[in-house]
Amino acid sequence: MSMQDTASSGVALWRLVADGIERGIAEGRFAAGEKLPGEMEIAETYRVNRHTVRRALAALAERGLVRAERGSGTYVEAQRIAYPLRSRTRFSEIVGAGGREPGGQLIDASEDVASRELARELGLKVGAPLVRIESLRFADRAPICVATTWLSAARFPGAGEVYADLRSMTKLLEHFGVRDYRRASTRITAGIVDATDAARLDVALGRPILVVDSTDVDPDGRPLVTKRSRFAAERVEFLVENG
Amino acid sequence: MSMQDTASSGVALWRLVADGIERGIAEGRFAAGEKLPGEMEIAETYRVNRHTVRRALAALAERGLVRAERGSGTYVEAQRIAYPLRSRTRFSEIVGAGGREPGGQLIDASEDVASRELARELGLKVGAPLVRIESLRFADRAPICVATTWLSAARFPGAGEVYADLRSMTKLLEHFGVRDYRRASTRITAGIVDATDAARLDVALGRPILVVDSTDVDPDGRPLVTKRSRFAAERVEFLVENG
DNA sequence: TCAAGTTGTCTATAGTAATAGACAACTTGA
DNA sequence: TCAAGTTGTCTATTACTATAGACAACTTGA
Repeated sequence: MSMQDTASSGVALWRLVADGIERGIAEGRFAAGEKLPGEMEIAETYRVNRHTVRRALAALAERGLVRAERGSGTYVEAQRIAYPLRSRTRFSEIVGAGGREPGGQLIDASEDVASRELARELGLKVGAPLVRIESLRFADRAPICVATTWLSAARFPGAGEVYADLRSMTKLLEHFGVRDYRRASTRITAGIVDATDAARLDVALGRPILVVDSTDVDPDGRPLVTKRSRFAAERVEFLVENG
Repeated sequence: MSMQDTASSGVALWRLVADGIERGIAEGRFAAGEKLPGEMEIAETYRVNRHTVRRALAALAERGLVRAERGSGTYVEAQRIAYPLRSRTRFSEIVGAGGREPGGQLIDASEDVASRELARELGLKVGAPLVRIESLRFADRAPICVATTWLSAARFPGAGEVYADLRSMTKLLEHFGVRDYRRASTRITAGIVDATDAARLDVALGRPILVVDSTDVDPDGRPLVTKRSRFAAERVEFLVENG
């Protein structure tokens, strides 16, 4: 493993070391409460200067993943929520089941128009008026997911205000006469958080996120709502349940 | 969106611009064959110097995601494979179904010992001898997935040689008398590629990957094999099938 | 108590990144 | 054909990153 490849990647060495250490934590090599190897040892492992390691550890400490104790060492903190992938996933149940306090916040409700992709998902024409709802979800006050939801403005007039009032997508759909719906598609990929989401999720720029695109349909298969969720990968892992 | 936050993230500005452009491509804002906005326009959008944009585009061009034409503009190339999440996912079917040519390669088979995490997954003691198999999967000769598979060396003696011969996990398990098995768990998260995997997957350092941890068990629920797969997020998206 | 090990802080240098400006070389459409 | 727009290349300056060295301040265990 050579650390000299970074010139072509646009990622600072200290950042790569920080990511590597975090990976070690994520992979269970270092459990919560355990001590990391010393700075000199890490420097040797990654073939970098000790100061570079210090810079990396400072970044991790700032994010609360580790805690340095002068003279003693650097200790690990942090844990991830297991988030099951189901047709209908109740956020509060899942987070609550892990002994954490779920929370939510409406960021913004606004008008939008259907891009080609959204038009396709919602079975509308490009340019059709949409309602766009931005929301944020917490576990123990730590943000874990930002979601952008789109509905047809024609089918769901004033949906933004309704959602602001009801604070639930299921209830919003009920308000408009939808009694039953199901998840038609879910697509998962990974990306790098953008600056807006980084601020909302309280993660550093450059961090990985899980991106989930989903569309819900009525019993006849007609699209109702499409959503793009961005999960902080350092706080959430998805569970595929087999049955 | 402020680009001046990067001092604390260890990611070069040009890199953030490159990631942002790639995100636009991934989100369908720019389809294959379409022209991106010009360098000056992108510079204004991201509030950076035009040279920074040029550096970002150069990186994307080097990876084959875009192609610059002097005097004309910069054009988009690339596409992602939809990879369905099933209990038993046949790689060659999936890749082949997308009209791509599947391929595979055994990187290495070696001996390992069970870490705490692996011991837990395989129902073994920490330190138990394991067989470790590293493999790489291609679509149209582009690497899309690196997988590390672990089996009990006691249960599956010489499994590395057997796999090198048979080139199939199903056949390897049959060789050892396993006629039926199922996926007990699958966990998905996202991460940043490490240098070894970056080289294997032919992606730049700092890029996002989808990380899939899975364990297969026999009909009685006893663990047979556990695997960690790393997918290049720029080439693969997961599909959750409902039904 | 003291040596060894560990983190914390300071100074200094060389290389890369970001910005700025300018001009060349090309494409596109009127 | 020519103007406008676009990418390509060059020079220059400032700020950040990576490394190096050194010493301070603390912890830990013999």
